[in-house]
Amino acid sequence: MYNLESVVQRLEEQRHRITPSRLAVVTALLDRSGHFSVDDILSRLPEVGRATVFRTMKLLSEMGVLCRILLEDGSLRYRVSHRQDHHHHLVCVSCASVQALDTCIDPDVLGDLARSTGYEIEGHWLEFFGRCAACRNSAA
Amino acid sequence: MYNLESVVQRLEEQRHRITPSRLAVVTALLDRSGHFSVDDILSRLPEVGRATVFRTMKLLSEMGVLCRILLEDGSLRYRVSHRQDHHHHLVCVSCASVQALDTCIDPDVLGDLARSTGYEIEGHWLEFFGRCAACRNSAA
DNA sequence: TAGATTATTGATACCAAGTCTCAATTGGCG
DNA sequence: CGCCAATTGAGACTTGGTATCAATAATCTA
Repeated sequence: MYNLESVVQRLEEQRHRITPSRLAVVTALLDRSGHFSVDDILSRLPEVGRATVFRTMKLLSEMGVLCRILLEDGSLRYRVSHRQDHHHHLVCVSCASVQALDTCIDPDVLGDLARSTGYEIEGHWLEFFGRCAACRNSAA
Repeated sequence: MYNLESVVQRLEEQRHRITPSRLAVVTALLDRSGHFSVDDILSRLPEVGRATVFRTMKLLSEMGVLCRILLEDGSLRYRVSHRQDHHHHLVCVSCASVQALDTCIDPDVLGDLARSTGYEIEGHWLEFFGRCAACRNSAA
């Protein structure tokens, strides 16, 4: 989806500076499949400061290069975005595989909810958990 | 929904001991409307140890007396359950009001997802955010 | 009703995730 | 090249939560 050049280009377009730390973080991210924590990246980049890794991953999340993945226990992980539009994920509880999904809340359902509760609905979290085909086979 | 006696009864049924600390925590919880953090409770109960408040709230969550509420930023809050079965929430982003909802994922959608991804789907998070009628009026 | 047993407590240390501060550095523009 | 605002990184701090462990106390049973 993304490669180093395309991320650098997006950073430049948004007038962010290209620094060795940022390049190191982006390179480390692009190398990963599935989801990961900030600490996963941190431990691979001992030469980059802790705050900088957090700041860079926050920046990339805001730019849409990274998505946040919610786990069952409520903890957050990150992943390189596979699509730019609004979407949700199906996460394997056994390995860290993630599927990006088309599935979303039906707009009619949102309308009904707004009507019946009097709330103006602004957003939602929707994440699915399961066991991917590979993990089901290896466990059996 | 719950009162002190009914929670005590459930604790006894499950062979958990009734202690002054647990009574204090349950009393503090029942007094709250909307969602709250463990720390909200902690600061109201300086006489109860930090670990005990966490342990008690975890126990009550497992017993279904408390639900976990997920906020937009991914942080977790708690709330006294208004219903025992599987359900989701609509949370006001302005005040801490929470609505328990009937809305859930259509089983057909889950079936389609399982089929198209090869995952065995085990669970999901679904939480809605919005602005309640009262907050919309007062802001306007 | 007194023990004995076992769960519970709470002080405290620890961990994980993330933010804030601030002086030192440096990317990129002119 | 040189300026200067953006960025860095060390480290302190915050929040949410768990682990340890000796001391305590709720309940069971005789």
